[in-house]
Amino acid sequence: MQSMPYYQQGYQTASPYPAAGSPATSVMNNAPILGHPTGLPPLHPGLPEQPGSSVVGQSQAQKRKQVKNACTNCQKACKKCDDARPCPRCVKYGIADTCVNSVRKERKKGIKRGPYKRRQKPEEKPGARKHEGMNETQQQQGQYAPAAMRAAPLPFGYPSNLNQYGQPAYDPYGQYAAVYHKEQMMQQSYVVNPVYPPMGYPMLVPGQTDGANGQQQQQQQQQQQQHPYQQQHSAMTQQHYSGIMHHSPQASRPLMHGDHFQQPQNPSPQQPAQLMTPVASTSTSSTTSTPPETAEEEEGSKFARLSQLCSAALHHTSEHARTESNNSQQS
DNA sequence: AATATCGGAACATAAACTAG
DNA sequence: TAGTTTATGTTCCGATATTT
Repeated sequence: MQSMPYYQQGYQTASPYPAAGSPATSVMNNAPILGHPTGLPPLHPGLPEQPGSSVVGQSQAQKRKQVKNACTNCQKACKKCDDARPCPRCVKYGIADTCVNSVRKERKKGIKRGPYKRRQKPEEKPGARKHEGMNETQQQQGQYAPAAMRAAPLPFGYPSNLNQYGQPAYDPYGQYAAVYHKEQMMQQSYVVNPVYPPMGYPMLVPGQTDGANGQQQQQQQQQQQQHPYQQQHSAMTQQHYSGIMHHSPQASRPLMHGDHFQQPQNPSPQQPAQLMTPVASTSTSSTTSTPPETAEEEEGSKFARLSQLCSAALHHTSEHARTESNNSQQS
């Protein structure tokens, strides 16, 4: 099913660049601009301040406004586009004839999320949660949010493609596309472990369930498969991106960000597709995806898993180096 | 100097979830 | 069912590379 650009309904042709001071429409628009989490300054310093925004904060830069649908040329170039067609950039470069709206992917449906956390009610005033000098993230990370809930729901031990409930989040690059149909949600038993090898990909064992047997297999496969880690990592990375190009059900979809990778499809014989086959996790910890009961337990189990992972990585790295030196001596 | 490339933060919003 | 929360997908900033 070819999805239609889902922004077209209600698509507004008004300029996406509001005049300085005009309120933007998003619910977030009155929220203060968050500094970059790493301390970088907020963006768009060149944009004028909102003249009437003194209440909200004079030092806040205006939010960056995006067009709802960039043209294919601007999208490919990662450059600013306009609602007009042809857009100014295409006109400037004389490619106005190819200035057409890109087609958007339809959002995944059926992703289960688990219960939402609700903020405490007592000091909550209607409408006071937002637009009151504290942006959403600050609120979530601040007084309202227990640390275990917000600050780092999935620290390093968790991959970006699992949500905090141990479910595989939708993989935007279609990594699972060959395995899971769009409407199929991965069942919990498929998720082996929230601890991952350094390549950061989830370890999936279709059909495998918990148990000592599974753990033994995990350990064996760990020994067999982790050894050529470096090659495997690069191979998986390459396949990860090549999957973008070749696993997509949309053969002629517009260029996406990942399309910058114009790598030839040249899988090495030493790096067959099996590498992408879900394998047992390197972790020896529990295979359950049930969230820990308490924050302390969660912390403790994370540390335990992390230390296991670190020692395993060190062990295999040193082993790998030994093997390499042996090989070089022999040759 | 102009243009192209591209990583990743910021943004927008659909969909899941919750409270009333 | 309206409002909230979250995850997903897109836009485009800004740094860097390449070309003219």
